[in-house]
This record gives sequence, C-alpha cells and structure tokens, in this order.
Amino acid sequence: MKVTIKDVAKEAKVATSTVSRVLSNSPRISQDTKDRVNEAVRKLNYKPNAIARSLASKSRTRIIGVVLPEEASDILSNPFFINAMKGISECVQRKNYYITYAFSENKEKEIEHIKDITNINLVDGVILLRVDTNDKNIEYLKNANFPFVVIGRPKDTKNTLWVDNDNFSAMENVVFNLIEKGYKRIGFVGAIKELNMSFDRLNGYKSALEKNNIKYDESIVVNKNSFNEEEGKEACKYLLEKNVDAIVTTDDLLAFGVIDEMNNKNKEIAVVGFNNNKIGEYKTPSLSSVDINSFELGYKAAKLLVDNLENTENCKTNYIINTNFIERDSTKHKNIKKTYL
Amino acid sequence: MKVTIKDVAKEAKVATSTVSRVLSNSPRISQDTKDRVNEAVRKLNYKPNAIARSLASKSRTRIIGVVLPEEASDILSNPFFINAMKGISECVQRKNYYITYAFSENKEKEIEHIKDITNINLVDGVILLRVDTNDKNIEYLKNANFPFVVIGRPKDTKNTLWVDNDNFSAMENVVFNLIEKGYKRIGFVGAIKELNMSFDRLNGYKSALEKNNIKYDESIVVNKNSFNEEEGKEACKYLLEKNVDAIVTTDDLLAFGVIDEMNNKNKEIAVVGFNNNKIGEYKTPSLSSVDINSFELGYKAAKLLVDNLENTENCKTNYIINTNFIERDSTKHKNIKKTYL
DNA sequence: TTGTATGCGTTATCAA
DNA sequence: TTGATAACGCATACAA
Repeated sequence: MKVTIKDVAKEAKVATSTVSRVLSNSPRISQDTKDRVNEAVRKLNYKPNAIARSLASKSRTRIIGVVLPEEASDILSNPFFINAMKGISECVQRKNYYITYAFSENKEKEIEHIKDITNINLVDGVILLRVDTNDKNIEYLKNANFPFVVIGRPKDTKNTLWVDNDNFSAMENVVFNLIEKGYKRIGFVGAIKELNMSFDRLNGYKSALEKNNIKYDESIVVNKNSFNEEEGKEACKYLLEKNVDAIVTTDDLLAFGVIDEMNNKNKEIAVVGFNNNKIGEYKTPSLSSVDINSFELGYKAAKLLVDNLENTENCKTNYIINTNFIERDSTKHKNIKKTYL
Repeated sequence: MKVTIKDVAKEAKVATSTVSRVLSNSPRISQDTKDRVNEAVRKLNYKPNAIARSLASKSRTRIIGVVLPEEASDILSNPFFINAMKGISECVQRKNYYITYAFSENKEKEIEHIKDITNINLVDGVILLRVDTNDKNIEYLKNANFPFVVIGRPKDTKNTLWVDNDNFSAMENVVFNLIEKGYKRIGFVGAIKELNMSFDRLNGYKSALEKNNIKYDESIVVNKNSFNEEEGKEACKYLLEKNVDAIVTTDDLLAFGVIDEMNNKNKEIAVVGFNNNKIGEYKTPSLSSVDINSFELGYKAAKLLVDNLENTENCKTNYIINTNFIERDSTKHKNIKKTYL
C-alpha cells in the first residue's frame, strides 16, 4: 500500500497538518519536529501524491500543455520544434513542472485539444509554438482567461506573454550582408503570409533595400502556401527568369528547393534560409541560414509562463531572442566582387 | 467560477452521485434522469475535473510518462524518436489519455525522472523508448510493480510488455540482399553493444553469412561507442584496409560517416544504414537504409500499455513491427555483376 | 508552534 | 433507480 501523509504523521507522532507544513517549508515550525518529520519521511520513503496536492491547492497541477502546430511534415524536418521542446523541458524540470503535449492533425483538433486540457483542469498553463495573424487559439485562451505564452509575436503584444526573435532585424541583417557582398538583385521567397513571422521578415527585407537605396520590386517577391521544397523550386524557377542574383527565403525547406532548382538550371546565385536545418550542411552548395536559437525560445517561453503563474505581479511579459546568421557556401561566390559596391 | 458536479446536480435536480453515474454511463439509470442530467451538462457546459476524478478513482490520471533516452544528439538527428512520439500521441489521443515527457541529460537523471513521475502518482504507466541489456529503468519499474512498456526487446520477454522490430531478420535480409547482388566481403559496423538491438542485428548479419556459406570474419566486425559520423568514419577507414566491398551498419549516422570516408578515399563500396534518416537521401550516393516504422512502434507501444492498464486479463504482451529495406544508390553499383554468384 | 476540522471535485458504498 | 455520505490525500483557516 502507498504511504500517505497520515502514515508519516503517525510515525512522527504529529498531526498531518504539521507534516504538510514541514514539507512546504513553513516558517513557523520548530527544528525538533521538523527533524522528526523529515526522519519519518525518509524512513517510510514518503512521496506526496501530486494529484491530491493539486486538488487541495486549487487545481495547480504543475503541468504545462505544449501545443504542437498541425503541420505534421514540418515537425519532422524542422529542427525548431524539437529544439524548442528541449528548451521547454529543460526549464520545466528546473522548476519542478511537467509537460504534456499532443500532435494535432489539423487546426480543429488543435483547438479541441486546447479546450480539452484547459477545461478538465489538467494543465496550469499552455505554450503555443506558433502564432497566426488571426490566431483562434490565442483568442480562445484569452477569452477563457487561461494562462498561456506564445512563441512568436502576437497581435496584442501588451496583454499576452510572448517570446520571439527579432525577425525584422534578422532578415534585414541578412539582406544587408548580401548587399555588402555585392549582390544586386535579391529575390524574396516566403510562405504562409498569415504568420507574423512572415510579415516581419518581409518588412526586414524591405527595410534593408530601402536603407541601401535599392528600389523594392514586388515582382521578385514570392509568397507560397507552405514551407516545402516543391514550393521553393517553383519560386526559384520564376525568380531566375526575373534575373535575380540572390534569393532570401523565410525557411530552409524553401531554400532547399531553391538550391535544387538553381543547380538544375545550372545557375549560381546566393541563397539564404532560416532555421539552420541540419540538412542544409549537406546541400551543394551548403546553405547559409539564420539560426533562430530554438532551444532558447522554448526555454524562455516556459520560464515566462511559470514565472507568471507563480508570481502574479511585476513579471516580464516577453523576451526577444537573438538570431545568428550562419554563413556557408551558398553565400560565398567568388565571382561576386566587393568592388561592385 | 468553474462549474462543478454540484452545479449540474442542482440544475438537474438530482444528487451528485447520479450525475456521476450518468457521466460514466452506468447501466442502472432511467432514460429520463439521463436526459435531464445531460441537458444540464450541456447548458452549464460542465467539464469534469480530471484531478478530482483521478483522486477519487484511486489515482488513475490517464497520463502516460514517456521516457526519452539521454543521448541528446540522437534525438536531434534520429527520426526514430520524433516518429515514435507521434505514434504514441496518435494512439493516446484515441484512448483519451495524455502524455508527459522529459529530456534527460544522463542516465541518472533519467531514472530520477522515472522515480519521480511514478512515485508522485502523476502517471498511470511508462513507455521506455530504448532498452539496454542490463536496463536499470526496467529493473526499477519491475521492482516497483509499476506498469510499463518498452520499445525494444527486453531480457525478460515473458513478464514485460514490449514492442520491437525483428532486428535479427531485418539485418539478415539486408545482408542476403547484398550477397545476392554479388558483394563478397561485407563489413559490419555497430555501436553500443549493450543494446539488445545491436546484439540482434549482429546475429542477423552472422546468420546471413552462415546461410550463404560465407565464413564469419571477426576482423571485419567493428563495434563503436556511439552512433555518430565520426565513429563511422573511423570504422570505415579500418575496414577499407581490410578490403571489404560492402559495409552494413546499425544506424544511419554511422553510415553517413562511412560514406564520407569512402568518398574521401575515392572508393566505391556498398553501404547500408538503419532508421531511414531523411538526410540519407541527400548523401552522395544516397543511402540505402532500413526503415523501422518508428510511428508504428510508438503507436503499438502506447496501445499495449493502455490495453493492459484497462484490461488486466488476456491482453497481448508484445508486438513485432515490420521493417522495410529502402534501396537507394549506395547499394546499386553497376560494377557488381550478378554473374559473380 | 501545533492540532482540529473542513474543503478541493470526484467516485464508491450503502441504504432506501 | 436514486440519494446521502464517506472516502481519495493533501492544504489551510481557525483554534488552541
């Protein structure tokens, strides 16, 4: 039979409430009883029942729900998700919390799952790994007044907990870099405009051009419907006809397609991706990419949520995570000369 | 305020116990009250509190603990883990269960985590994603008499729930295939002998040789300490000196290293990996690999556990999952002629 | 500083 | 077929 707080109380010859207080480090307690109780705890190998504890303390389960977005294919090939989850896991363990998660087939199942885990009081808070411009999940959680944090910049930045890269600057920086290297006509390939991330990266692109007195040319900006190689190929085919000498993308998968098509057509242009996917190292040429520090994004998201859960006042409400531009062969062409500048 | 069973009882003008019975589909209940209660449930949008329910029903939380093994690097590059988790997630959702997991830094933290989640009654059962020949986790769970299932073949196959590929046959099949193609001298590269998987695959290799009257040569069997490219390179360097014309490995990461070294030395031998890592498609030559159906492994593991949790009698105690040998360029050499046979 | 009593939201037991 | 009421294991307000 499981050993309960009653057994410990009996063993230490105190009341259960005293045991409870010792375990929660209540200040008003004598060293003597503290020792006796701890001794009994050790002797009986007592572990508090998490469920009962949650119930008594008003449904604090110390469980965080992680919502994985529905794009199944992404999860496989995009290192963001797995790294973000590692970051979440790391933080959560430090704080003695737990994670629950589920893969959802589609957006409906996704929100059903959120409704489920929040309604039945399974989780204390929720982490959303992605945000749409018009995010139903956020809307629901806000309405239900349920604690949550999003990775990505939400519409309402003031009343939401969020963690994000500075996607604007990250892309601006990439384009600056290319311009410095001498690239003249830089195409843009994005996907899923609805994501704020897409929006920000496009604006970073525009800004870099503007600051370098290059006219923004809508005809070399392509927006696709999803992040995959096929879409990248199509975009590249189109852009090569427009005589670009470089293509920046908002995701490595798009960039992979771009590289394939470029090789196919025997062209040599600069290509940049986002997320620093491992596969990029194996491409020919190896792909230059922006590392978004997924681990850190996850870690800080979890931290933000837990801090706010435990400390209702004066907590931070967001973090901005640094990005790193990892340069590889796809942006190192010898035929481009600095003297062009 | 949250709506509880009391509110529903009041609304439907019945006792809380009646509401509870309706919700759990108790047979002895009149259609009339059933309707009234269901109506009240809908009207108030009542959702039972999972925590309270767990407590009252003797700590059945409907949460399954998934234990990710400590090799951090693996988790990133080995599609097995993420696919297995998708399988688990899929099954668990169908059965209305939940998952909790944590990444562990090392074996000690791993078992600490298991002790934690089992002791505090957070989970009803545990899924282990990997098994050592002398597995401390299994030992602990068995001793504690806590329900669990392992992916991989445990020592005590009779008293343990387990799901595994037929690793013996999978490797035997690969080697048979190579021999049929005309390869004469096939080297073997494995890692972490302690894993039963390693043991089985090596035996499959031996068996195929034997059945083809090829003498087993220990000098072309290499066992490394971990699954990574560097180890693969070293093994390849060694084996090339032994004049092998093919190398089978127990993991794609090892095979990647083999390919790199082989290209480095400008040799052309056959190479085979395991796990069907996406990156293998991008290698030159693209890597032939054994797909172990990770999704199915995870799915069946979860199914086995839940079935046994709910149905203490006459359940299955293991599943064998099929493998598929995916042939790519690394085993299609034109200079090897069938006539050699 | 410690003990008593009550409640958290269910399910289970026992009567009715 | 239903209703009261006692667990489930712990935390906490209140009393001592």
